[in-house]
Amino acid sequence: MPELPEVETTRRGVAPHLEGRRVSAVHVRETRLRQPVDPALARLLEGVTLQRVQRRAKYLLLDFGHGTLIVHLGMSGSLRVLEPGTPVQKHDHVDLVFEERTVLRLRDPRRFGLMVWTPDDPAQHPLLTELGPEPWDPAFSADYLAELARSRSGAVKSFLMDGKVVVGVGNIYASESLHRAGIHPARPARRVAKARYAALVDAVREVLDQAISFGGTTLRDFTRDDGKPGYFRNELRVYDRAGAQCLRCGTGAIRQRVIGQRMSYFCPQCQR
DNA sequence: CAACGGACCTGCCTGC
DNA sequence: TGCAGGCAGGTCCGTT
Repeated sequence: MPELPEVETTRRGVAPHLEGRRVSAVHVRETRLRQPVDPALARLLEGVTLQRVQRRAKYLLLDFGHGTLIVHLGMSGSLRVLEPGTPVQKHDHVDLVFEERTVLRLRDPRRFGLMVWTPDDPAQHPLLTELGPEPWDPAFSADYLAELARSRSGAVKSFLMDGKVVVGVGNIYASESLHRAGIHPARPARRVAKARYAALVDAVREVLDQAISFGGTTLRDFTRDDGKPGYFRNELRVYDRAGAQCLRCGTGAIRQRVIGQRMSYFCPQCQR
């Protein structure tokens, strides 16, 4: 489900309900996520006030002052803000109850997500230390990409989706960004000229900004914290549009092809 | 190092 | 209607 825009949408949705509120109870129903959930999470959190909800890459960071709860939504995870007493459904793995009146509920059918505690600076946690810059970080630049790409013979789409290169660009937004920049997704990263990397940097930021402003993309089951879908799906220009006319050049038909084990969408006319 | 295949899970859709 | 097969928005690990 979530790439960066969906995670950021979730963050903005839940933060106002939770920041400055004290945890009154924690319910862990299922510990078997990508990394085990600490069954004794309650001991760490009960009575403690959540200071801030932040985001790094696709991780949500719940800062409790004496430590941070690191949350990842994997492919199918979601966080919802609910009233206490809302019936628990299948795959509702963890509840954080705030002041007996707000429930933050983690649901994750495929269990590729995680929820782990760290008492230290989360930036130093092994999950986060290898991550590349945020897309809006000035360090994410044409110079940076061109330099890194010198040793990369693989497809530029896989390069762009590599979290060590830049964070937050998943399968949907990689296709969308490359389309806007006019770069063929299968082109070897080292064969992309610096000027075209400049266009790609702009395209990535533009696509992510727009997607966030639309509340993310709902393909099948992504819902925001309030249960509403994200509306960026209507703005997608290539993803899941195989056979349709290209909205950029008007002449090509969108094609689909597996690149780096992931389905990819592009216009063979205007992406080279 | 980088590239690649596979693994981890469940649900949903398609086609027979 | 039932069932097998394929596919899904993400990472991580082992091998080459």
